[in-house]
Amino acid sequence: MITEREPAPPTVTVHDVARAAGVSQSAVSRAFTPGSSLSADKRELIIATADRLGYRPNPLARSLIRGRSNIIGVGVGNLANPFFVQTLQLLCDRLEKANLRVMLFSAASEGGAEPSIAEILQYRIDALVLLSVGLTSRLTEECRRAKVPIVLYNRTTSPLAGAPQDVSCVVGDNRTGARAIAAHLLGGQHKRLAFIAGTAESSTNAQREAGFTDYLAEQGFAPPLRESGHFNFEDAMAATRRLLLRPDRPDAIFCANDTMALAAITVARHEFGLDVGREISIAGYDDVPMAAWPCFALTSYSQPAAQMVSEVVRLVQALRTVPDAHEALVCPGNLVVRGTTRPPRVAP
Amino acid sequence: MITEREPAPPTVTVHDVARAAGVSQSAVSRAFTPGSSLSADKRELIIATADRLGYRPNPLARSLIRGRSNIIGVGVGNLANPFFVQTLQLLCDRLEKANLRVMLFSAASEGGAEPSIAEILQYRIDALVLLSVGLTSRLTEECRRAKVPIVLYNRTTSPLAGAPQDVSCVVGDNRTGARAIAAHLLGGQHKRLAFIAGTAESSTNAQREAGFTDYLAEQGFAPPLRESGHFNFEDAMAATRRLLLRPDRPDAIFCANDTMALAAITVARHEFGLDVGREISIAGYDDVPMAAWPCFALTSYSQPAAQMVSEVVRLVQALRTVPDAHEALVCPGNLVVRGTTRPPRVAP
DNA sequence: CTGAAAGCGCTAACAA
DNA sequence: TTGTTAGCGCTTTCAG
Repeated sequence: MITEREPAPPTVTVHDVARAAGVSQSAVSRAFTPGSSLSADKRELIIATADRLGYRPNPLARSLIRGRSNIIGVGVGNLANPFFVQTLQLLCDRLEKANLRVMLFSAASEGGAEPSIAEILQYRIDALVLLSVGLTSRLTEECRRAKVPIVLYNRTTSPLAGAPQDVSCVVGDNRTGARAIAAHLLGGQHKRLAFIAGTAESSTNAQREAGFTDYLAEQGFAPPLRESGHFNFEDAMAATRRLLLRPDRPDAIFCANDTMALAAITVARHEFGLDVGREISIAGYDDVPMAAWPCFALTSYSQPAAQMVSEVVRLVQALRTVPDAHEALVCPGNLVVRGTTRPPRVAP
Repeated sequence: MITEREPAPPTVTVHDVARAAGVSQSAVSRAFTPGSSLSADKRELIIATADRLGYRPNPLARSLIRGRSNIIGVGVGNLANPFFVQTLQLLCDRLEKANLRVMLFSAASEGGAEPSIAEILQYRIDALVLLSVGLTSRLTEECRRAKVPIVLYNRTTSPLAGAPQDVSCVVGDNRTGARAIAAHLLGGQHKRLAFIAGTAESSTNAQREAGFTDYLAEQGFAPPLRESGHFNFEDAMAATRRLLLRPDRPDAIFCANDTMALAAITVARHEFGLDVGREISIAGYDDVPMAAWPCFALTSYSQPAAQMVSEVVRLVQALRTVPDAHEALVCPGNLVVRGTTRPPRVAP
């Protein structure tokens, strides 16, 4: 005898399954609730019946009563940076595997997430993950009231990342990375260094800048020249032009992310005719896929996106049961040397 | 007297507002339901009270009863192509503005969306938008049963896009675009043309290939050489190598998207030392932001992402009220000539 | 272990 | 125009 899908009503409910299996609705509910007590054979019967009828628990009803939805809110800022695209894709996959849904919203401008975030919170989301988005106090406050834990990705609350407060964060080791870049550039015998910064409010930028500048100071170098590229291609092109037009043109530029470094390469090469890697060194941060393309061969500091995403998912899961188990995680990366920076002079 | 937010209970419901405003719960509900009949002053009073109490309707409860959630399911395939990233960001913004939520899921491999899609459908989503994802018959069937309309982006159901069936689609004018590219390449006096294809099942690839090949045939040219790049960078690099190693090396390559064209440029230039734009012409499709970068200056056919997304949103809205108002929309683009293709010989 | 019953927060007839 | 009433589909005490 073949068990076929029966011609079910448009929407199958616990009732239908209960009747068909000759049990109570509660039994059906319990069959779909992992921890609940139900005899094995009954559970089996119910699952089979449900299956035959094409029943699936309605997550809306479930969320309504449980006060929790299995949905994770994910806010993205600017997806122009491939690093965040990669992260988003990883995050999406991993959350799906953890049986969590993703509710996506854009928060293009810093703090511009405000209007829709309140709406998202109403869905009783389990957590809010912010990619490349800053935190406003109003947002923090709203989340606190709604008891929705926040996980920042690639950002910290305060630039100086003190003890975990009531938001979590997962970041790369920006200071160490920037110091590694600085050391590498100094190894190439560069004398006039420059830094192209991201946005001012970004903790990530602050840390990368501090790491870079501090290392130079420790080695007895003057502070680098500084221009702002706001983490985007166009502004970084303009910033590079300003740097390269100076009488004291820098001989090495560290950009706070790869997108800006690619812009710097483009300008140096195509507008100033410079041989990047010989006449000038350029380094970025993130190690996006494009950095490895032969036409760029950008020296960069790689961020372990996969690992960082794993930590985010782990945190999200943990926060689901213990809402205040906040952590501040720092994931180490590694320097990837390619052709855009002059190799270190080997000691004789 | 200042109206302050009162120390509200953790979750404010219609009841609380009703009591505070001295009206019934239904009145409160109506105040938040646009079309319902309620006296203006009562509505005003209720809104004010709700506001003071910090009340917001619970979308979960609302969706449960209405059988519709204001959520749009969005499935993304491979985000390696910036065209889809751009689209996703636009889509996200526009849907937010239309007061619709986005539930994101990944469908990395063709037809790999299957497991989680059933789960998403349970949320009684208003529509399913598929970016760069093919449609399997099982998926179609499941959506039909759940009465969830499907909108395909940049894909059609059957490669030959007959009359609209029970899925909608919004696509670029691939045939025309590919013909324009072909005409442009022939104008540059190229004789041995090649095509680097995307994936076989993609209607987009089929249309671009057909447009290209047909035009060549019409002009009395032999069919182009053909290699598969599967729409991705690495495979396209390999495909380009195979083409350029042939004794009858092509003098012009049309790639089914920009990502592959960038790969082709990279290989031609860095592995074969070719002067792209003089010794060989390369053209892509989509006109992603990178195509305009000076280091590439890729000739491409621009797809109007913003307009296509607007159409998607319009369709989604229409389908919300009339679930079978399906359409098949074709948005025209335009040729963008840059440096990677030899300019047409001007008639003397 | 199991069923009955009471809601989660809201909407939508149905009367008034 | 308004309030009353009955659920949407599910979970979860509370008895048994």
